[in-house]
Amino acid sequence: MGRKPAGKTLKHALLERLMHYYYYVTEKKAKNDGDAVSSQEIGSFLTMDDTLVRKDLAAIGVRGYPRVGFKAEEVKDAIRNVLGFDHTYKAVIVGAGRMGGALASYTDFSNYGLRVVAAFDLDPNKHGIFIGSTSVQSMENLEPVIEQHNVRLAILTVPAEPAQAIAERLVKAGVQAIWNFAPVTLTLPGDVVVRHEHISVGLAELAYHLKTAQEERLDPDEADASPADTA
Amino acid sequence: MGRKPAGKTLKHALLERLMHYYYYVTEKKAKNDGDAVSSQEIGSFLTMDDTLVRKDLAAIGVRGYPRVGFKAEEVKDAIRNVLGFDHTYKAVIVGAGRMGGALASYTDFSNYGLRVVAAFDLDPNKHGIFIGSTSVQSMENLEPVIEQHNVRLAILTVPAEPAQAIAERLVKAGVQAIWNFAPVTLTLPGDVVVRHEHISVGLAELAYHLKTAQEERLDPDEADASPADTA
DNA sequence: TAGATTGTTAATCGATTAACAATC
DNA sequence: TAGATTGTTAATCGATTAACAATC
Repeated sequence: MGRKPAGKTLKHALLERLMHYYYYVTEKKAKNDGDAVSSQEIGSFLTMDDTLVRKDLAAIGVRGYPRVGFKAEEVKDAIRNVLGFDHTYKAVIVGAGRMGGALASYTDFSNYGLRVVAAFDLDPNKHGIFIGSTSVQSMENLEPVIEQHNVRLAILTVPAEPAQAIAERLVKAGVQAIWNFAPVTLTLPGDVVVRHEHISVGLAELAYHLKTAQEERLDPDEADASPADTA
Repeated sequence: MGRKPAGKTLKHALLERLMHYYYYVTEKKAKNDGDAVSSQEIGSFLTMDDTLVRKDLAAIGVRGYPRVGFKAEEVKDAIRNVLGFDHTYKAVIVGAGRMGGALASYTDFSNYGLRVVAAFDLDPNKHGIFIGSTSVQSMENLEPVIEQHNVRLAILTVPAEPAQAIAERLVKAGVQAIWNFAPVTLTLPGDVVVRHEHISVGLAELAYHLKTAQEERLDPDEADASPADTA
C-alpha cells in the first residue's frame, strides 16, 4: 500500500473548507467589498465556527491582524500556494462522452492549473471530433502520449465496465493520479491518488433529505423512530 | 434557519459510505459472486475497518448472520429503502450547457429515482433543443412548470453569476432541494436542502496530492516541514 | 462441536468548540 | 486607551477502533 506520508498531508475536509474560503474571498474581491475578512464573517457565511476558520488559516500559514481580520489577498495567495493552483498539471481525458466533453470544456479548470493535453475514446466514431480544444484520439496512442508529455493526471469518464482495466493501463503508463467519474470503485496501488467523483452520491443524499423532510411533515412525532421499516 | 430535525437524520459521511457499500454489493451481484458479504470483505475492499461497516449496516436496520455475513440482497434493499431510490423525484434542470446536458443524459440517475421533467435556459437560442429526452424551455415557464408538476428538486447548471438569483426564484416557486453545480456558494433559507457539487474541489485535491508527492520525492526529509513557504 | 462472524460495549482518537489571553 | 479580533490552550464532543461475548 506504499508508505504513509509523515503526517504532513492535509486532510480531505480541510482541503474542502479551504476551497470554500477561496470561493468566498474571490467573490468578495470581485465585488470590491473591502480587502479584509474576519474569521467571523467567513464562518457565518459558511455556517461554521469562526475558531475553525482561524485554525485552518493558521494551518496554511496565514496570519491575521488583530482588530482587522485577514487580508483577502493573503488568504487567496496562501490557498493558491498550498493547493498548487500555480503549478500546471497536464492531464489526459479518457472517455469522450458528454461528461468528458463537459469537463474538457470547463475553462474554469485552467484557473486551478489544469491543462488537458489529449483526449481518447474507445469508439472509433469519436476519433477526430473535438471536445474542448483537443481532438479525440485512438486509445492506441494512450501510452505514447502519456510518456511523451509526461502526464501524471488522468480524468476518467468512461462507462463502468471498462473503467478498472483502463485505470490499470493508465497507471502502468505512468499516471499518478486519477480523477474518476465512472460509477465504480477503482482498486489501484496505494501510491496512486484516486478521487472518486461518484456523482450519484450527491443525488442520493438530496433524495434522502427530501424523503426525510416529507416524512417529518407527515408524522412530525415519529421523527425519532428507527430509520428502518417497523414491519 | 429552521428547526433542526430531532437527531434522526443520517450524516453525510454515513450516506456516502452507504453508497459505496451499494456499489460494492451491486457489482458483486452482477458478477454472480455468491449472495453473502462479510463486513471484513467490504471493509478491506474500501480500506476501512470492518467494525464500522457492521455499525453502519446496523444503523439502517440490516442484520447479519453469524458465520455467514450479510445477505447481499438485504443490504441492497435496505440501502435503496433508506436512501429512497424507489421514490420518484421529479426534477427540473436549469442551465442547458454541457454539464446540464451531461446530467440530463445520465440514464443511470433513473436507478436512483430521478425523473427530469423539464429543462430551462436563459439563452433563447437554446430553446427547443433537446438535452436528454426533454426540450429546453424559456425561463418564463419556470414557475408554472414547477407548480404544475409539483417539482421539489432542481439541478442548477448555470454559470456563477446568475446562480444565486435563480436559486432564489426556484425556492420561491416551491423547490425544496437544489443540486448546485455552479461554482458559487448559495445562501438560502435553512429548510432548503442544498448540495454544492463544487467539481473543482476534486481537482484541487488531486493537484494538492500530486504536488505533495512530488515534493516528497524531491526532498524526502522535509516531509515534516511547515506547508507554508519558508521564505 | 469448533470456528467464523456478527453485535455491542468500552477505549481511543481526532476534530470541533469554548474560553481567554495577546495584540494592535 | 478601549475594544475588536486574532491565536492558542483546554474542554467537549463525536466518530472510529479495539475487545470480546453472543450466535449459529
